[in-house]
Amino acid sequence: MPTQPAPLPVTAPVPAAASGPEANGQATAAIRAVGARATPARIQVLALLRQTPDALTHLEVERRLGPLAGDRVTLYRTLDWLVSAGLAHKTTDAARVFRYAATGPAAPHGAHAHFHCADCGKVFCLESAAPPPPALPAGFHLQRVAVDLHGQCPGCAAEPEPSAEARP
Amino acid sequence: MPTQPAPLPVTAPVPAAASGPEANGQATAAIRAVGARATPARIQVLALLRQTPDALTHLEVERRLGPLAGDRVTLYRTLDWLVSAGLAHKTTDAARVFRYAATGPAAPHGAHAHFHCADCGKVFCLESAAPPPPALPAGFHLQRVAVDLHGQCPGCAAEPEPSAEARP
DNA sequence: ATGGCAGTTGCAACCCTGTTGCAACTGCCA
DNA sequence: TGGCAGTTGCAACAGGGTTGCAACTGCCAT
Repeated sequence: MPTQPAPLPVTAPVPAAASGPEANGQATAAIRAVGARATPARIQVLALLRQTPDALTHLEVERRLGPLAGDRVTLYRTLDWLVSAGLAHKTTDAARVFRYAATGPAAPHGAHAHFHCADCGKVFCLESAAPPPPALPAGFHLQRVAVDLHGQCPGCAAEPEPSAEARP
Repeated sequence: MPTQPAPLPVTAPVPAAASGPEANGQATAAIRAVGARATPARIQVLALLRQTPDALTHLEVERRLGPLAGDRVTLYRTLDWLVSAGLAHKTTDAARVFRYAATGPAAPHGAHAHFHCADCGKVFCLESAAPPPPALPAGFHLQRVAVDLHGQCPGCAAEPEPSAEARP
C-alpha cells in the first residue's frame, strides 16, 4: 500500500493512478512480481481495475478497454488469472454476473464487505465492516463470511432519481 | 467448534407442516391473503418451500414437484411472484443460480443471514446473526444488509467427505 | 349455477454469461 | 537469438433465465 491519503474506507487502489503508462508500469511490475508473464491483456486489465473504485463485470472491462483486453474468452481467463494470482478478487453480483476488483497493491485482500448500489448497479469494496462473529447453530462449520450491503451509492443518492428503472 | 448445544436458529417454516393437504391448505390461505389467485402451481411451490429448511433452486423445485409445478417458465414466474408477494425470498447462489426460500408464515422475513454449504451446495436461512451496524462512508445510503456464511453444513461436516462431486 | 374477464399457464424461441478444446502465437529466459 | 511453456484467438457449446403470444382458468358479479 504505497499511499492512501483519503479517509474514505472505499478501496481506491493506487490513488491518483494515471490512466496512462504509469499505471501500466505499476501493473506490469505487479504481474511480474508474482512470477508471471506481463502480457498486454493482463497489464491493461489490471491497470483498469486499479483505476476503478468499483468492481467491474467482464462486460464493463471489455467496453472500457475495447480490443486492448483481447477477446472475450481471453478476458475471462485474464480476470480469473488475476484472481488466482491474488491481484484481484471476484464477487457474485445479484444479477448473477461476476464482478472483479483489484486487490490492494500489497494487501492480500482479506475479508471485507461489498456495497451494491440499487440504482446504478455498481459494486464498491469497503475496507471497513469487519466480519461479525456469527453465532452459528450446532454442526455448522464456518469458513468464510461475505457481507453485502445494498442501497444507494453517493452518486445516485445525490441525484433526484434520474432514471426510474432500478427498483428492488 | 464441533458442537454447540444451542437451539437451532435455522428457520423451520411451519414447524411440523404435513407434506400433504394440510400444508397445501395453509399455502392456499397465504396466497389468498395477499389477494391473489391460488393456482395449483403456486400452492404446490409455496407448500414445498415451506416444508424445506434450505433454499431451493428452480431445478430442485422442479424435480421435487414434477409436473405439479407447471412447466419451467411457469415455475420461474411462480417463484418470482412469490418473492414479489413477500411469501418467499430470493438469494443468489455462489454458482450464480437463484435460490428461493419461503418467508415465515407471518413474518415479513427481515434481514437475516444465509449459510452456503461448500460441499453439498445447500443454502440455509439463519434466523440469528443480526446484521452488524455497518459504518458506511459518507454518501452511502444503506437499505439492506445480506450476510452470507460459507462453510460446511451439519450433514456434510459429519461425514468424512463421502462423494467428491460437489465442488464449486 | 353461470358467464366473463383479468390473471395464469404452456410452448417455443431467444439472450446472456460463462466454459471448453485446440491450434497459432509470443514473452521471457538461457 | 532461439526455443518452449505459457497465452491468445476462434469456434462451438452449456446452462440459467427471459420474452412473446395464444390458450386456458380461478374468481367475482350476476
